[in-house]
Amino acid sequence: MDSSRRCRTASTTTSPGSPFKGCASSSSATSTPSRRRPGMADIPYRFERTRDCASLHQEFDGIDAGAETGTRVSVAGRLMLRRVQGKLAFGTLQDSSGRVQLFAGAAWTAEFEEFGKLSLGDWIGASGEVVKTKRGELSIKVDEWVLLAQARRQFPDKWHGLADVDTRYRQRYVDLWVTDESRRTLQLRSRIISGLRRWLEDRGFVEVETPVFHPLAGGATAKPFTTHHNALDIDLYLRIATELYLKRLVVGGFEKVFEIGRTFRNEGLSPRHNPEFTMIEVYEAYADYTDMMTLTESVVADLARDLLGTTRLSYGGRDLDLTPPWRRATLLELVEEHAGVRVDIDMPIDDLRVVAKEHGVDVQPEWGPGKLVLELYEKTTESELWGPVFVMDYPQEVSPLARPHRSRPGWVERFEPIVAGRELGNAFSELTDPDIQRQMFEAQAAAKAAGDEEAMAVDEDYLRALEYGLPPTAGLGIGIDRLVMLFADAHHIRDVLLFPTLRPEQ
RNA sequence: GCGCCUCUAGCUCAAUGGCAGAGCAACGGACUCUUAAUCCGCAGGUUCUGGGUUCGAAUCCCAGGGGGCGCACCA
Repeated sequence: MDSSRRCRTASTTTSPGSPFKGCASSSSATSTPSRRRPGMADIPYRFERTRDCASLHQEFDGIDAGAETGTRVSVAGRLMLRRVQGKLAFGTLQDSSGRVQLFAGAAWTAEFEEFGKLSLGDWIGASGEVVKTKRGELSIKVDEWVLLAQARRQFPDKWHGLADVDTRYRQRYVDLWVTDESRRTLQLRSRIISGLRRWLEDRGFVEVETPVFHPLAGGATAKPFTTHHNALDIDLYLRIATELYLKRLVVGGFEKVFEIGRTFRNEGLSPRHNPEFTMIEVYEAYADYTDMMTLTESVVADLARDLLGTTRLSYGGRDLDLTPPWRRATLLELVEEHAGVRVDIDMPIDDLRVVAKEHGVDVQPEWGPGKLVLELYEKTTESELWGPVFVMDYPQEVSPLARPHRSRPGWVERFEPIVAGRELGNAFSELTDPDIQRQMFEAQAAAKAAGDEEAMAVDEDYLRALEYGLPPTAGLGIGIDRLVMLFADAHHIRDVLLFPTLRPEQ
């Protein structure tokens, strides 16, 4: 970088109580003020800003062009644009709330020369009167200002911004400044999570934090990450779900409980998958899966109304109406609709195999009827669904933690909400019977022994908890990242993650 | 993992086998109401890396690396 960047700190004429109190002087005796490069010693330790950009627009956008308000404010942020014009200079300051124009002039701005030499990306604090220029742009008529951080690296092209998505993900700290969409999406993510939390707390749900390190990776079928604890000399798994600990808490008397947490699965990356992702799991005692359907459609619709102002969205150019109630249909009904075949798990398994094969399923000999039906659904139906729709009732064979259906033997009370063509989550009436749970775990353990890396192990402590008594309970898991994608009309999970998982540089 | 595409200045992009260029940013200068300000000037390169073909390679070939998209596994 150049060595001629000049000192641009505010003058020593600041009055007590001004935001510039404590700022170093640019005119110290030992240096040539106009050529001295600002060192960190010149950077103040604090800057008292009185307003953000958005609040200024909110209050003053109505004033006339050329008006002066007599109101003096202090703002801070990054200089994103700069237009120097002899004895006048205009700058565009951006903070987390928006942008406002800075209006400097040799006649009224301290260190005017240096102001005009600021680089794009420099952080500054500035004070002055709120005015509107002759051309009608709301501005701060800057009398004092101070450099808060120098952008030693050049900011991207002010018009084109960052086009290389890899750079955008790797250098999110730059992307967030120059790509409005990134900033909007990631701010929306924060509001979604905060909104979810508030929605549940308003209804008596209690947020908890359960361990990330699990001695057994349970609660879902997925490949875990493994790590090692030295002092205990044991291998631990990063959690693939929070489910089993949350249900232990229901046993412990947390009747309405939820956790918003990072979850880890050692699987491939794709537009919809990141190895670490965020799930919310919700458990409610005395409730069943129909209650969870109502909860799901309510919370999603309420959030959409609050954050987007409507429940009628557009995703990828296609309409999506989240207004409750959402359609509820069984998995078999939907398979019949989309594949045109009527199947069930009690039909002769050879017939089922034939039907599955006819629809392009790569049938494995060890699959039971439940797995065959599920594969048939995934192959023929799931991708055709747009939703929102609750796909209800799954085969027990593929649902080891769900409670058997109250009237359909071999099935469980489980649903997946499909929204915009993708699974948003998974929910069931929870399996409360420790004997059935043990059988389900043992079947899983057998599959694991046979080489299925994603199968579960027998969790004796969880069984012990069930033996103390789990009341009727409904549980729900929602992929937060996918919910954000939906609301933000984002089509890659990386667009809703601040720092997505990437291969390390070099 | 497999297939296809891609990588050139800080950023956005040209140059399609024949002297590596433009705009923006940076740097020097002009300019008292700009809005991606404008104008003049100046500087900026291991063309991802390594090999090969060729009189000559950013360009063609091979290998490797980064990235994108699709398929497969999955939330």
